[in-house]
Amino acid sequence: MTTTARSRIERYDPASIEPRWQARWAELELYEADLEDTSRPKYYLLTMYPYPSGDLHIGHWYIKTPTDAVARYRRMHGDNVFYPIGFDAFGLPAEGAAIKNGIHPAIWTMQNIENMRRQLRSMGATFQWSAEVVTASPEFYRWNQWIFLKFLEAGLAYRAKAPIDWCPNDGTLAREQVEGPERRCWRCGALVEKRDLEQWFLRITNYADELLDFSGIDWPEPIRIQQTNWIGRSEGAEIVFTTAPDDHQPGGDELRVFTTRPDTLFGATFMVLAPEHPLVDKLTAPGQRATVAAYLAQARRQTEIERLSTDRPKTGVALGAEAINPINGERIPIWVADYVLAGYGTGAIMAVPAHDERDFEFARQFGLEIREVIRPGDAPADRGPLREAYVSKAPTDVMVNSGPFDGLRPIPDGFQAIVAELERTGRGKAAVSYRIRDWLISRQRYWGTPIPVIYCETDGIVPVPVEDLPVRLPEEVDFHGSGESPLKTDHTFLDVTCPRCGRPARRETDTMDTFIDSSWYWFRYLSPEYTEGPVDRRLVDRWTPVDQYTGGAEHAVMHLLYSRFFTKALADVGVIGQREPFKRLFNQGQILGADGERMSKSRGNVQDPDELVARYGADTIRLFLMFMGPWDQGGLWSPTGIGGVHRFLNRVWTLALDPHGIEPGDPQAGRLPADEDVAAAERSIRMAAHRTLRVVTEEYEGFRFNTMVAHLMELANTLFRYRGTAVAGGAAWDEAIRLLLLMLAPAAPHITEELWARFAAAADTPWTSIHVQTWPTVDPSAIVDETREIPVQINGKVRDKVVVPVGIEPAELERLALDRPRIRELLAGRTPERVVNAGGRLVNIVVD
RNA sequence: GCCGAAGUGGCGGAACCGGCAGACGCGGCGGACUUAAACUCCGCUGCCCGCAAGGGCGUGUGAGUUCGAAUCUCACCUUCGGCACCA
Repeated sequence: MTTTARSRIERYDPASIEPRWQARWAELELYEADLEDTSRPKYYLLTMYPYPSGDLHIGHWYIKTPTDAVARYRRMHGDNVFYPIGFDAFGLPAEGAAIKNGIHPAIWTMQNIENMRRQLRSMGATFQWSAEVVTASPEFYRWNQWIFLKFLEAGLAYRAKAPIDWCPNDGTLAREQVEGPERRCWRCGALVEKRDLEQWFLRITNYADELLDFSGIDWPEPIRIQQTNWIGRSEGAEIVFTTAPDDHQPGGDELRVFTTRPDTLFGATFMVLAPEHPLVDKLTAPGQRATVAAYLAQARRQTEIERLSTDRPKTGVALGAEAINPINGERIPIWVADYVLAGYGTGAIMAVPAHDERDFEFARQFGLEIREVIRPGDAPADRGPLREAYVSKAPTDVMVNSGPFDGLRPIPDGFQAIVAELERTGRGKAAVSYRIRDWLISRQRYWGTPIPVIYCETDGIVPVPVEDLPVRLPEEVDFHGSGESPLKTDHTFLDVTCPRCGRPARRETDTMDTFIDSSWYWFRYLSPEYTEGPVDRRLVDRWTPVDQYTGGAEHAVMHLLYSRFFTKALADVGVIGQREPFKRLFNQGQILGADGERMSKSRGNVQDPDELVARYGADTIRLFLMFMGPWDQGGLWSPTGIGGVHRFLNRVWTLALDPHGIEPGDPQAGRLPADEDVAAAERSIRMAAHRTLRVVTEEYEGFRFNTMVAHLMELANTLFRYRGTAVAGGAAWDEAIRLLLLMLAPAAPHITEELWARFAAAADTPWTSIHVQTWPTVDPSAIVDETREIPVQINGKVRDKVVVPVGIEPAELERLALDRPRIRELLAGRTPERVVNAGGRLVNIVVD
């Protein structure tokens, strides 16, 4: 700041600008939506609420900054924008801190929340703090309990014993929380075991088909595909085999199987039961008892420890019993093997080794018959034994070795014919099976919503009466370091009287999965203090579904699926009227540390935003995060390049406050371009500004923030070339600066507000915030061009360019192109075979 | 193995309804300003050949469609994300 040219203006100093405006905005309640105002279009903008982990880093800014820009952008379009925030405050890390450091989870959590609020404010974010929701507060979680009781009453919540996923550190997990081939816990990474336990479930499977229907919501295709795969709908048939009588049992038991290929029924040469199948014991022949028992024990161990990979050799043992195939009365052996899963279908399969890879491998392993029943149309009649299972489905396939069904096309004709025959004899029917299972929601943890039920010796499971809600977490608790939930030993909590019979009873000590909280929190934002129910139905009907939701794709089959389920279930119990939560979803990418790993304190790869704010100011950070690349892509964190963005804001500052300054380093400074007079220069400036407005508007709409920033930089660069010239400070110049500030305002709210205020002061007009201005409109007359530069190609290579009037006749354009000296020279007298005139955008001359 | 996304300069990336590849920024080189440095400003910067004019090559690889392909089609390679024997 030592040059005379720039010493006239004050330096751009974010530290003196930003806190002042943040305070002013809060004071004016500039960003409070009026939920009762129906005169303007409503716009519910939601960003996934953060977990207050204490690991605050630049990733939080990356997630929230563009959403905040959208909120501001929509407001400038006159929308009534509701943009709330809250905290996903229950969860394990708080409990971990309690066990490790002896700090109460509530204290730890509230401290982190306080720090996070401060940081979110320093971002200049326009959250509506009056709507804030903290899920760990009884005012919120009592409604989790209320909803749970509703679900219980409607049969959507139930308690059952089931083989469940068990993490040695975190206890039970939902199936969605088990990751990878090694089956590790999503939180702590420990190997997950299987256990048979009584647990609480929500009946998400009731909604499997409805959850497959995405019509009416605009979600990214990858998420829809992931959810569809997770739900895993398969159409097939349920077929009833029966056990054959033998020396040790009378037979006649039904063995139901699910198959997607009923057309291969004649190829079933054995059956396989899952180790957990209830008939295993009954069907085991005395001579096999020891072998089977040993196998079951081993299979159990196998599932409890690491299941290394799916390509380990298949194992199994024969039970010494047989089943009868309902289509042809054939007797086939029954085996037990752990490649059949208890939890899918019926836990039993008909094995068709010729047409299923797993059955094929198993048959090979144990020397079982492999009978081909589907033959490709082009296969020779006698081609010897199959070398691998034939699983493809070609239209030319035919059925063989299938009695009366021989010669049929398997799909769909054979499929339907066999199902029809089974239905006629009552031995089977068309059926659908799903991969998705009910949502296991109980956790053996302290820091979560207590499940509001009581166990009574006489009355069994008794719901806590609604008027007794909330069931509060006891505050005085001892985390005695064992890792076990203190609720299990806290008698002030445990000991209750049964609401039905009044006798001593015991309270449920399990708490809810924290994904319950996030499955409906956005409804609560609309009326965080409402006491008549979880939501104010009137506001919910008016304001939801959420118009735009933004958050990470890692929640594809957890939060984003649970939320859809919850919305449908809440509708079915009469709490709300809609069936989809989020109309439009955008998945932003993730910012990773420089080492390519997720940012966390323990890895030491976090970038602290406070540090950057102190150095560059919030506006620079906001802009830089948007400029880094496409928002849905994420990337590795690197501060390289942040200086470029900061320089840009400095240039905006200079342009706005010192239009007549001259840069001593620029030999052309103060002079118009050689080919422009004042009028032409003003036309250039207007054209640049309005063209930028056109494209920047589209980019905000399309969430293409990186190119939006680039285009604003381009405009600033253009204006800089005219700084200090005869047009600087003129009408066209002032208009361009005004447009630049308005376009930049959603992304860099402080500097634009400051400059806007200074303009108002200089013009002696009353101040109104730039953020309540109306988004400008493009002046079509400013962006029409009189001439256009057209590339001229020879055989697809650009060889010359010709400047022509806009709207030139194609024939005239071609004539001009062919007449260019350079083109004539390169053609060297050759006559063009053809001349392509691509809609007046380009000329391509084809020779030879 | 299956499903999904993506491969473009030294780097982040732009263009992708087929039509000037590399916008914008970083980094690098050169220059102006300065006693000097920093800051700021200006210019150049895909690779190769050439003093230059200019030419050749170039969007993961290989084919194809087309007057014309980063963009469309097919096959393959690599990276990242998801799933994990789902009958």
